[in-house]
Amino acid sequence: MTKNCNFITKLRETGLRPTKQRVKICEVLFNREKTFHFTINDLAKKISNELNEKISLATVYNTVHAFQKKGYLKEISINSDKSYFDTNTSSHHHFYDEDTHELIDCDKDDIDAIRVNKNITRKKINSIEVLIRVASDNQNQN
Amino acid sequence: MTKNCNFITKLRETGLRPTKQRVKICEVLFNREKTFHFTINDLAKKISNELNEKISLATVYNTVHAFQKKGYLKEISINSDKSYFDTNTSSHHHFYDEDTHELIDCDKDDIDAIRVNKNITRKKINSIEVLIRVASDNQNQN
DNA sequence: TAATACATTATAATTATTCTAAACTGTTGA
DNA sequence: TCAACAGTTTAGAATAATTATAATGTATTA
Repeated sequence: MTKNCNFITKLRETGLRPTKQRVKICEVLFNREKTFHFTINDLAKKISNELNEKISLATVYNTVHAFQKKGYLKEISINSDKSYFDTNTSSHHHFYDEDTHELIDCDKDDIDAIRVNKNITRKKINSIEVLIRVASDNQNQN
Repeated sequence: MTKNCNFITKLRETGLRPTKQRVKICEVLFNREKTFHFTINDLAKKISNELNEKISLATVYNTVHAFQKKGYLKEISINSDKSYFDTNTSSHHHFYDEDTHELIDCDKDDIDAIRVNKNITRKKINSIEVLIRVASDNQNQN
């Protein structure tokens, strides 16, 4: 209840109108103990499970992109047929289980910090992402 | 000419029938000074530009996937609407220019080797990919 | 509260990729 | 050499994620 007020404030502060749908999606995304990974489809299902109200798929797309642009969400670079997003926006990396298509956060200690030794002129580094693909040993035969 | 014989041998050795189409695609992909990155669409265009013969899009898809499975090609993890492939199959990383959608190989010295400190049980690491997203400084405003 | 700029919505359009099933071709072994 | 077979190619249909459209609705502001 008070939490929704926080979302409304947060949205307004970052220049997004706090519409009913956006606040609801905030609840689904951020009223949680743990951060998580999702596809648009996952999120749409979560919404229809956890809320009474129906939100149009187009709005889910719009909202996720708006939130990503504002830095509430991070998109993860996996080459898949779908896009994956992460509610954990801190700098961290991922394991991707190719058997189960599961994404797992790397702990801080799992990988040493990446140092870029190249001098990049006229461009700014937006992100550094490490993806470690794992699979059971008997994959990739044939 | 003798090069084609090499492709035929190579294909046969890895258990792929050296069909006319596969050999032609080998030429387009591997008869080059430098390695390069491509999408299926890029490759299809390259083929129709550089060869007289027409190859069906379905065959381009099939062939690229077969070549990837055999390790002739590597798929690059970028979250884009398309899949990117690399004829450079050595272990290396990428810069991705978000303005131009250009992929650039990292030199060996650009990034220190990634060490995974986590003990992964029952799974094998298939790949470790680092993607450094860069963009001009005035992006991501708004 | 009226005007307006921004959001939502259902639906259509687009695009990359995969599927299908028929025709074709490289390979094997008689 | 050639028939049989398994693996390939192909055009086109099907699928699925995402984006575009344009009409309706809503938060903001003056």
